[in-house]
Amino acid sequence: MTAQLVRDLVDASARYRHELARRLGVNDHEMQALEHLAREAAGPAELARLLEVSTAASTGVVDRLSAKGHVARHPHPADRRRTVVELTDDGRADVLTHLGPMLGRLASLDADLDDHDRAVVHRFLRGAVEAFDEAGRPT
Amino acid sequence: MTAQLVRDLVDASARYRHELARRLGVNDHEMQALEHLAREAAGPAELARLLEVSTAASTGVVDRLSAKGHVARHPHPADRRRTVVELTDDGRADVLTHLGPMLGRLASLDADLDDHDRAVVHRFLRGAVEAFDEAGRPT
DNA sequence: CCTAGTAGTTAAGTTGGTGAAAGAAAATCA
DNA sequence: TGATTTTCTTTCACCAACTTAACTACTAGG
Repeated sequence: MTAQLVRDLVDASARYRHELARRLGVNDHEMQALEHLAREAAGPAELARLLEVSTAASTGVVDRLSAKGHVARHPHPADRRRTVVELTDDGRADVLTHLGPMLGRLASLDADLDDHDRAVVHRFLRGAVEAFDEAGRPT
Repeated sequence: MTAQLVRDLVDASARYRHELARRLGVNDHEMQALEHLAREAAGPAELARLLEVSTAASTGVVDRLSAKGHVARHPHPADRRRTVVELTDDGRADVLTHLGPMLGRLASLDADLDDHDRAVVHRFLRGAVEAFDEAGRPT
């Protein structure tokens, strides 16, 4: 039961990402990158690890997002090998506009919890992340 | 905070699926299909909706899983347009072997909850699914 | 300081996706 | 009932986006 709900959540989030990607005119990987970049800038290598694709593929992701004006490449201040990929102002506005309704709903769900229940939910979510990570740990 | 944990869970599940797919020698879509078929049989059209790809693509998914011996096509008993795709015995054994450790961890997480806390977690998960679905509802 | 490792890109080749078209069966409806 | 529309599956031609390998540039750790 609980496991099924976790599965449902994962499926729902995938459908949601796909729909958002469609609205923004990007593909699923590009959308996932945009979601991450809305929280913090990252280089192609870091995006590659996040998306679980090669760095060659993530270079392509950044190329396409950049061509569409959603992101821009900047030099890394301290490491001259690196490139910092950041949302442009337009890109940030687009992403936050589309992400907002979902974040709002999650926030109101969170606001309905009292302190005890919030702790229970957090503990569960952290445990579930650990369950996936441990079970998926390369043997 | 809570929203970030939900995001973390979604990311962890994607990493997990990718790792399992690697172990079974299939790609992510094929793995997702196998996970679904472990719960219930489905036709190519249903799998296409689940994976959010065209039915042409899901025909390919079934072709490849079938060629590897993980699934088999059967005629639908009541609808002669349809094909029922089912795990083979070997396929089921493979999938359950690999899925087991994660399900076990989730089950023990669930077992640690008392009735009140379990209800809280279930309500939260259902709410989160609804948040994604509502926010992603085609306008 | 030199070796090993990391970041990013390009190139060539492969995988797996799409859209369109088609055939067959089921569902809807006048 | 018969006509029309919808659904299910598959095939085909095409192409988007991935992979691996190679290479440059730079950093970090004995």
